Amino acid sequence: MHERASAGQTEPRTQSQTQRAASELRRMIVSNELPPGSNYLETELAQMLDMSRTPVREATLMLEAQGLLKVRPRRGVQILSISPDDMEEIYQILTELECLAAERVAEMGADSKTLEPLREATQRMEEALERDDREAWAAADEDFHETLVVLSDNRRLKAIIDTYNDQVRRARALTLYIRPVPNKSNDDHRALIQALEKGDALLARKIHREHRIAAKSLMISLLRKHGFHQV
Amino acid sequence: MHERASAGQTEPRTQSQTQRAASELRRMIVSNELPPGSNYLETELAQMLDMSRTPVREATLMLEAQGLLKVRPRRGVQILSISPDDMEEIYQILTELECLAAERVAEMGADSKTLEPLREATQRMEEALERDDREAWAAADEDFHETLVVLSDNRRLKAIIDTYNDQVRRARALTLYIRPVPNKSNDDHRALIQALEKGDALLARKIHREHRIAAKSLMISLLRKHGFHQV
DNA sequence: GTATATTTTAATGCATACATAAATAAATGC
DNA sequence: GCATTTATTTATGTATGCATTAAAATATAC
Repeated sequence: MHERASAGQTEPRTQSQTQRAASELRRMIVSNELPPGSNYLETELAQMLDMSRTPVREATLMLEAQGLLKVRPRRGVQILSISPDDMEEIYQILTELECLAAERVAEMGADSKTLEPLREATQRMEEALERDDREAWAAADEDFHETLVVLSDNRRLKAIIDTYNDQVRRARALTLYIRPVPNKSNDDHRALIQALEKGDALLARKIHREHRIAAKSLMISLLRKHGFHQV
Repeated sequence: MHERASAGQTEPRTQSQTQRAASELRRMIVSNELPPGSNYLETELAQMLDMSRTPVREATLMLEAQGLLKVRPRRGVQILSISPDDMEEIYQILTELECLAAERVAEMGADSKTLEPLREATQRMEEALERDDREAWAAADEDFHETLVVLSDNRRLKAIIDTYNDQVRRARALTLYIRPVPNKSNDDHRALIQALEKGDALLARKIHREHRIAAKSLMISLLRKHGFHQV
């Protein structure tokens, strides 16, 4: 997830309107409440959020920097949609950066206890699959990937990956129920954990790379097959 | 470089104060005019740029998203400094992403003409080295790396790499004259071009990875050796 | 002299006002 | 009826005002 709030040390205990606007708008965008392609005037958003235009403007500038929307001179802000080509771009980047994370975790010789959250997430994925609960599976899968990146101990890496995950969240939600049962993913995760335990950085990278490339191909072919040209 | 200005299609022909503030501040930060660690009140920056606080505020939020400064509740904005550990984080990311770029260029089977700008930049690097002109060498080197990323045809990849290059630009300028003569870099570039021509993605990745890892090690050891704990 | 409480100062966060210019509508010419 | 010009509307970009509250300064207690 995106937790811009708890980054530093001297946080103002009461979050500013700008922060609230940013997190509310982000939530509404990734949850499809503000659908891709739709347009909003600053005044409209200000009314929706019950604040003045100033913090709304500031928030939209931040979200524009994160690639979620585009501020267009006199036409309001437009919620950006994602095409299969965009997905390709984003998944290339995510693949690469998560592989870096996997490599780093293996290299730093994480002990068995450190890797426990990964095992736990994988366990939840398996249980969710048995119940045929795809939402729970997706949540656990996301936890796994997030934990992997957190363990790699590179704040900037985490920030980039969070940003781009936000951009593809809608598309993932869309394919969740039309994709085949993700048995392979769970196996991949187990294999990765083993490689991490052995400290085999090359193997970890290889396993995760294949895992992510498969996910990318599946996602893009699903979007194409179902005619989702813009999500 | 960072050319946020000419991104889209419907640009307002006269750039806004906010844009001007953002590009001016970015320039002043990467050129060390606003040195790392220094603090400025919104009012001061507004006076420096001869505009009101509003566009300055908006610009600082954008630059904060790009990791160049930190807006601190009542203490003004602080120009962020980079420690060797930060350099490690950033170079890890840049290494990974530039290797992706190299791989992609090789995969897409770029013809000899497409690769010409790379050859041209390498040529300029060599000529600069013979004249012992380090500034020119660095500029050509940067062109090479930028061209590689542009050729990979992934806008988001370009944007991330630009952002993080901005963060390390000061540090690179600082080590330019204390580093050994960069003969090896030129050879690496020639070797990479060959791999790209052959369409050998794995080799391109390998060569560029080693090139970047060497650059990282050199940079960090130079910073440490010369006691630059914060740049 | 140090620590705590109180007062003062001032920087920010936000709302609002307004000029500018884009977009739309109306008017005019043909 | 269509094209071009003019007038009108309106969303934004920017400046400004003000309340809030953190920080600094001062005063008080010990």
